Amino acid sequence: MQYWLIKSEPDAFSIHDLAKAKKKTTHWEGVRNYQARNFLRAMKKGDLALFYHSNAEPSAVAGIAEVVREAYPDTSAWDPRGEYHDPKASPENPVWSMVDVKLIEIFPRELPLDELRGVKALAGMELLRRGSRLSVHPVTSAEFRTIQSLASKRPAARP
DNA sequence: GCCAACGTTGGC
DNA sequence: GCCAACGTTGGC
Repeated sequence: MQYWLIKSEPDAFSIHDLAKAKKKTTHWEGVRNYQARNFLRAMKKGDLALFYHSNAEPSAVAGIAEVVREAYPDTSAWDPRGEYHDPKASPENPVWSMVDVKLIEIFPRELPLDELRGVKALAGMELLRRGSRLSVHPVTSAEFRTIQSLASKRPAARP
């Protein structure tokens, strides 16, 4: 059992869109970075992922999703009209992968980046690394638990 | 909208 | 295989 973080711009697809989706499940399509793709391929059914809103106001961890289908070809890559089209990809050579994720929980409150930066236990988190852009990456179980407990508490007083 | 950080592309 | 130019991500 592994933990992950997946990013989405809420203007494009938010955790609330996931809540409205059929079976609260979606294809996590459109990942076009090899490192992120390799992480998608490493995901196992039952793994849990933090759902992060990037380019948001504020950018924040919004909830939790579960991997319900392991990696398979991302068909959006060879749709020439689609926004995720990649000319390198075809049904014979899919290049890109996607998984299916299902909503588990929308946090009672979002955890903005700014707040997470102040949490000692999260100091090593990939998300908080300067210049970090990976849209899919692992988080440790300790980080995952820390985020979960923060989400259920009132915000800590800031110094 | 700016721009730093990073990934990709392509000339050589 | 190097690396400059370019494109993208994403915080601010």
